[in-house]
Parts: sequence; structure tokens; C-alpha cells
Amino acid sequence: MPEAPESPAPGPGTRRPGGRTARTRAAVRDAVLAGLVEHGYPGLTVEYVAEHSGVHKTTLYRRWGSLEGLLADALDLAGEDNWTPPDTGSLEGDLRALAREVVASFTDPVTSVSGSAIIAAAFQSRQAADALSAYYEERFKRCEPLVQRAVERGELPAAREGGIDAGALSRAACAPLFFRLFITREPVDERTADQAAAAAVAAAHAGVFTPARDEERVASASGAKETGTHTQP
Amino acid sequence: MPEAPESPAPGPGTRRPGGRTARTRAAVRDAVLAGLVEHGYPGLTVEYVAEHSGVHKTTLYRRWGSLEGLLADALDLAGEDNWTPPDTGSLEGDLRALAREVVASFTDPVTSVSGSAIIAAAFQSRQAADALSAYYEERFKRCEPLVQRAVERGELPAAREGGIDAGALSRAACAPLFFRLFITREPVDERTADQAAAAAVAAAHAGVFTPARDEERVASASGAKETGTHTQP
Amino acid sequence: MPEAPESPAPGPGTRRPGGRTARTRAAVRDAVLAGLVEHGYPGLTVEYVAEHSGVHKTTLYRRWGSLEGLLADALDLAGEDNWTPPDTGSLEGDLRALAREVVASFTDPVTSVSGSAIIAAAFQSRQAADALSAYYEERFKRCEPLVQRAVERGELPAAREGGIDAGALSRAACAPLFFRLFITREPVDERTADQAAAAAVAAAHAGVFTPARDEERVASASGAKETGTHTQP
Amino acid sequence: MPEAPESPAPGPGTRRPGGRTARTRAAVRDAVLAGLVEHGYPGLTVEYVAEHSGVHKTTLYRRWGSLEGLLADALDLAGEDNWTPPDTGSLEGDLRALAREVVASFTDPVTSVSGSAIIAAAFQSRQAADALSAYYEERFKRCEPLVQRAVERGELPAAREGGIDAGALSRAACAPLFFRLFITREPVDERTADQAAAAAVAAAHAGVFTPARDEERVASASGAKETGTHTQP
DNA sequence: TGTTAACCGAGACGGTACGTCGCGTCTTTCT
DNA sequence: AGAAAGACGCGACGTACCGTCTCGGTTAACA
Repeated sequence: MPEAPESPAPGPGTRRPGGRTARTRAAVRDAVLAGLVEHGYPGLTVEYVAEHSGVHKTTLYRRWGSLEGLLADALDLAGEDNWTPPDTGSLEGDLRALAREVVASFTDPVTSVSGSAIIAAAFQSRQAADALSAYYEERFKRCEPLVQRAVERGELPAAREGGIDAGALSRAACAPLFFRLFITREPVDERTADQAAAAAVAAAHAGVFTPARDEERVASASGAKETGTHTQP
Repeated sequence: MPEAPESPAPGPGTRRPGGRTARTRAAVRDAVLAGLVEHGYPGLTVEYVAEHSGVHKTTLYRRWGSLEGLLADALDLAGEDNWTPPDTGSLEGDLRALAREVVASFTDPVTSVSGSAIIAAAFQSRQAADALSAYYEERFKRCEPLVQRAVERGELPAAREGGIDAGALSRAACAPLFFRLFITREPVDERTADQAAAAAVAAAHAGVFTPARDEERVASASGAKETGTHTQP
Repeated sequence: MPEAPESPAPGPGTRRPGGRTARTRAAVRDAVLAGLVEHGYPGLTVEYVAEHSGVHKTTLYRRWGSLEGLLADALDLAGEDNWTPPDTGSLEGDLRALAREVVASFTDPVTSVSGSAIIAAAFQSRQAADALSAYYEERFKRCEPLVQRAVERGELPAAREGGIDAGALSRAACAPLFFRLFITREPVDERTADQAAAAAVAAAHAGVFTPARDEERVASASGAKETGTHTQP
Repeated sequence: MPEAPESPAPGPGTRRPGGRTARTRAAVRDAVLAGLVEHGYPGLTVEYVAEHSGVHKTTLYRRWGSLEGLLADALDLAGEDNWTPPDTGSLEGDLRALAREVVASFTDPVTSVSGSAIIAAAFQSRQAADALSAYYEERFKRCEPLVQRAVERGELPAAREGGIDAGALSRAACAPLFFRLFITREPVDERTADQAAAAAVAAAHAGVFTPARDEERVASASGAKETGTHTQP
């Protein structure tokens, strides 16, 4: 992959990306993912990556700066697939499928490890957080056609006044799953996925994700002022 | 709270919980929280706790086993407040207030630190994860009266066939916020909170959280089988 | 060796010198000397000492601070022998023997290594320099009886006016050897040693090392002021 | 000195010594000396020389092989001055002046640095040692006229049987100073210098440096056999 | 006057050792 | 007997400098 327009590290390794440099980069990314699967994020060490990639520790620091950089780069790689949202013929079907995909990927013992490892990493590394943020931004952008199709099918009211917020709708279908998986750490299954999808559809039908109408709704907010902390230890 | 019925570490420190032991435990918990605020979870060290609590490192290991134990114990403490859900007179108002509390507590630079630190800790420590899970379980249990009031007010259909799932409803109102805060790491404000509350209410009205009817809904699920990974790097 | 009143490092390892601490110290000193013999000073590494002494690198730094400290400590050990100056029955004989000892010890391939290593170390470490200085101070102090005997034998004029400077005399006998060994790096043999001894004796007879007369001699110095540098690259 | 007849490195840089090559070499030598003054020998790095000379690191290795070569080359430069020994009109005066020069050059904080740095370097580099050796050889050769004048003045007995060893005499006057400066690391001042000069003169008068008589003296050596090590740690 | 070989600048890299941090264990000493 | 105090083994950190290599670009000697 001689082309690599995105700049993971501004320092070395970006000026002469031919030959060895590129091979090195790929090896490193593989090692990072392998390390995540093997030990999880907290157990991932630079030295492990060095050993398993055949790239010397010093070089890793030179080019990626730190573990954070390594992870961010690995995430870039992960984002470069050609995933497309499901297309089942109905909005609820699509969202269900989407939600079930989430559940499946984080339930499967193999794939879940590296995924949650990166989410964990985002808590400790600005760089990883940014990479993760970009990753999901991209994912949900790819979901827009899903909503578009629903509008075309007439399942959602034609968006006269600004259109429906496709991103918000997709997020709504996934949010409860991630919440349960990584915050409250409750068990999730397909039932949970289906419920999340159903809730999102219901909210969409109620116009919650229609920006223009949102204005009206917000206007009626009673602006409760609380000082207590609810969901925070 | 002189005695500690729940046993964080079964070994020493549980036999003679009077006097010094109790004082020690409190000091340790304070130090843990202070450490979290100061350095975040990844920067929290046993040695820091030892210094700031006046309890020797060796003792910390004897009684709490490791950092995980220290955190879990501190979480127990955090859960022992007398928080109650908001009561604004309407279901949507209550949920909005609830959601805004979440946003406020994780937006405030002071309170957000220790909160997200513990969530981060849960990724690296089984013990912390369990403690966090219990914490949220308790919180959402306390939200049941909120839903109950709505039913009594007639805002929600009387729960003839098993009643509404209060926990699911409350979670639905909070999930999108946590999702954006800690997974996709998008900016969150009161508008987001209001939208989340509205979506939850809409879903509730549509009967999504009514178990009995849930059966029916699930029955219509087309059981899409996907192998791709959607939301996972 | 439970006693060890001299404090090589003020930090750890000095408070509780019982048992392990003492054993550790001896092992480390052996490893240091072995390292010097094997690689010379520039090739001596802390990691080598760690491996060959069985004491962990971290501990070495904790107790000795750095390579310098390790060397200084090893020097202390070396100084703790019971060397006494030769006693051949005549001043010149004694000085010859002394000078030949020097030549022998730095000519022998085995013993010379660690010796010159420490001299080399003194160039790079204040601590090693101090230790070396103390070592020679002690050695030459032990030579005083040698001169004393010569006075008693009548070989040297009775020291009426302040006595002869025993240290200066002994140093005079050794200086040319060290000079040739380590500065000009010329070959040195027993002939050189004998010449140095003879020169020292001649100077002593001429009263060069008799402080009181020194005053007179110095008075006649013409105080040449030169700006050029003679012996310095 | 455009061309460089002596070959520090037989490889590159010797075939086309015109223009840039010569300029480069001078710049490098300056940088080496500057580095010595700034950080001392142990702190002198190839990278420093590269930066401060404007010559790339790779080139330094190509032409000088290593730090040692750089130093040896710099020493060659230092030896190429037109120093001559003092001429005060008397042997002792000359030697005093000589000795005081030594003291002065190694006492002055500016000039002493690079001088002792090179002596230190000789401990770690064969090449530097050879260069240093040659340097002093040359210096003491230049001192021969000094002794010659004394003979002509009648201060020293006419050298009938092989003449006096001028080199040994000059060395004798300097040795105690270097010994104290770099071995025992005692303070030295002009008094020390004068004493050294006086001792050398006395020894010379006693015929110590007259080779022919040396034979006789050595014959009387009693060949003491010692096993202890005197001056060596 | 071109060619061509020697040389140089630039940058990345594998590698050794550094000196430090924090962990978790152990021993010793106090009370 | 439990706790305080300290030393230690241990693994990993992030850095400095080493010496090597590859890649272009320049330059000087020679055809």
C-alpha cells in the first residue's frame, strides 16, 4: 500500500513510505491486534508489539510515539473495510439486523476482545479516543442509506422540514446495547437488540429525530435544575 | 458505617472492625477517590493511595488485594448515598431531568473525572466491573417509582399484562447519552438529553417496554443472520 | 561482614545491614571487579553487574545510585587489605621494591586490568575519583614507617627542622612509573622502577623533601611566567 | 594544511583531499574539541560532532571510523604547534618553568578540560592512546635542547659515556605533577612544581639519568620479590 | 565536455544500555 | 498476631546514542 494519504504520525515514516516502511507498518498493526486479543488493552505492551512484529521498540516509539499511536493506527486499518448496513426491506428489520450485528460482534469471544479493548483504550488515550470517534462517525455515516430507503418506502414521514436525522436514528438503535455492554455490564442478547430497534423505530415515528419538530419539543422543556448526581459514582 | 457487611477481601481486617480498622478504611477510600480525580484511573497507583491515606502499601495489599479491590470498595461507598429520581409531575419531565442529570454530571469537569475513571476501571478489572454493575442496578431500581407515578397518572397504559418494564424505560433514556459520552465520544448537551428522554417516552407509548406485548413483537422478528461486524473495530 | 561503618550510599541498604543486605553487597562488589577485568571500565555496564551478582538492576540503582557508586564501593573493599611497605634494610632497597611492586601490578595482565580501570573511572566520575584519592592517601600513609626506618638508620639526615616529608618521597618514587604507564604510555620495566627509586633517594639526600629547607629553595625561584602550554594537547 | 599526509582512515577522504574535504576535516576537529570542552570525553558523542560540524554522522563514520578516530585526528592537530621549552639561563630555572607550565595548563579551567579529556580518552581507545603517546614523545623531544644547554653551561657533568638521558630528566620533572593531577588527584600548585623540578635536578646531579652509570646502579639492585600489590586497587 | 566514480547529505532502522516507575512479595521490627 | 517499615525481584517504560544501511544528489577527476 504505497499510498497512505492519512498521516498517522507526522514524524518519521511518512516521508519515504516505500518498501520497508510499508511492510513494517502492516506488521506492526497485526501485532497490535494480536496483542489486544491475547492480553487485552491493559496487558498490551510496546515490547510485545516489538517482539511480535519484528520491529524494534525504538522504531515503534520513533514512528508511533507511544502505545496510543499504535492503537490509533490499528484502528485506522480496522476502519478501512467495506461494511454496508443491512438491507432487509423494512426499517425495523434493518435496525434489528444492525443491532443484532452489534450484539453478535461483542458476544463472540474472538471478535469481542479487540473491539472492547479499543473502547477501553479510548479511556486512556486521547489519540485512541479520536480514532474511535472517527471510526463510529464513519460507520454511522454509512447507515444513512438505510434511513433513506425507509423514507423512500414511505415508512417514515417525508422529511419536509429538514429531514430526519439518520445518524440519530441509527445511534438510537445501538446505544442501549453499548450501554448495557460497557456501562452497566448487563447481559445482552438478540431480544435486547430487537427491543432497541423497536424503540428507535417508535421514536422515529413519533418524530423525535426530525430536527425541525425538535425545536418545538425542546421549547416545552421544563428545564429542571438538579444538583444531585444520578448515574455517576 | 463502622462495620462493612459486604466483604471486599475475606482475609484480614474483617475480624476486628473496630477503631483503627474503620478509620483506615475510610482514609483509604478517600485517597482512592482523590487519586482518581487527580490522575484518572490509569494514573492511579497503589503507592499514591498508600501515601495519601497514611496506610502502608503492604497493608493495602493484605486487605484489598490489589487496586481492583480498592476501587470496588470505593465504589461501594459511592453507591451509599440517598439519591432519588426527579419528580417533575410528568413522565417526560422526569426522564428529561434524569437525562440532564447524567449530562451534567459527566460534563462538569470536577465530577466527571472520578465517574469516567470508574467506568474505565471496569474495563480492566473484573471486580470494578462487578461493582459498577451493582451500582447501576441499584440506581435504576430507584427509578422504578418514577415509572410507577406515570402509570398512576395515566400517562402510561395500566400494566395489566405484566406491567411496563421500568428498568428498560429508564435505561432507554440514559443509554444514548452514555453511548455518545463514552463510545462514540461525541459532544453531548441538554438537547441530546431531551431527545433521549423523548425517544424513551415515545417507545414506551408504543409499548416497546411492555413485556407481554414484547413477546408478540419478538415473534415477528425475521431473525437476520449476519456475519459482518458493524460497530466493532 | 556485619560491620560496615563507612556509608557508601546514604539511602537504602544502610539502615538494616543485616543478613541479605550484606550478602548482596559482597556479591555486587565481586561482580563489579569481574566486569572490570572482563570488559574494562568503558565496557562495564550496570546490567552486567546485575546479571553476574544476581542483584536486580533496580536495586543497584537504589543502593549505589549509579556505576560510579558501584565502583567507589568496590574500591573501598580493595583498600581494606593489610598491605605494608617492603622492608629490605635500606632506603633505596625499600623504594626499589616499592617501585617494582607498582610495575609488577600494572604489568601483570590479570591484575592490571581492574587497577587501570579504576584509574580510568576516576576521569569520569567524581565519586570514583574521590575513592581513588582516598585509596592512595591511605597507601602512602602506610609508607611512612619506611621513611622512618631510614631516618633511624641514619640514611637520611635527622629531621631537625620539621622532618622529611615521607609522603612526598614515596610519591616521588612512584610518580614516574604512573606517568609513563598512564600518561605518556611508554613501556615500563624494572629498570625504570629502579631509576625512579634512585632519583627519589637522590632528591631526598639533596634535601628536596625537607620542608624547612624547601622554603629556602622556593625563595630562589625566578617565577617564570609562561603562557604557552607544554604538556597539554 | 590542505593535504593530510598521515592517514587517519585509509578509505574515503584521502583520495580527493581538495576543497570541501579539507574544510570538512577542520570543522570536524573544531567540533571535537568543542565537544570535549563542553561535555568532557565521556559526554562526547558522534552525534554532537555531526551537529556542530555540519558534517553528517554517516560521513563521520565513513572517514574516521569512530569516536576514537575523531579524537586521534584532533590530537594530531593539537600537536602541530611550535612550542619550545623555556630558556631561563639555568637548568633548574628551565625545569621549574616547564613544571609550572604543566601546572598552569591543567589548573586553568578552560585549557584543562580538553587536555584531561584526551588523557581520559586514552584509557578507552587504543587510537587515542597512541596519539597521546606520540604527542608526549614529540614534546619531550623538543626538550632536549634544554638539557643540552645545561651541559654546555657546565651545570651537568659532560656526558662522556653516552651522555645524559635528556628525556628521562624532563620526564622526571613533570611526572610528579601528572601523578598528583590524574592518579592520586591531590591539589598541585607552583610549590609542587618547584619541588618536582628540584628533585629532577638533584637526581640528575647524582647521575641517575646518566645511562652508563645506570648500569652500575642496577647491578646493585637486590631484586626484591613481592607478592602484594601496592598501588593498585 | 561529458562521464563516471567517489563522496556526501538525509533519513530510517536494529540494537544495547540507560535510569525510572510501579507492582507485588518478603523480611525485619515494632507494639 | 497484626501492622509499619523497608528492601527487593521484576517487568516495562521511554530515551540516548550507537553503528549500519539505503537512497538520492553533488562534485571532482578523468576520458
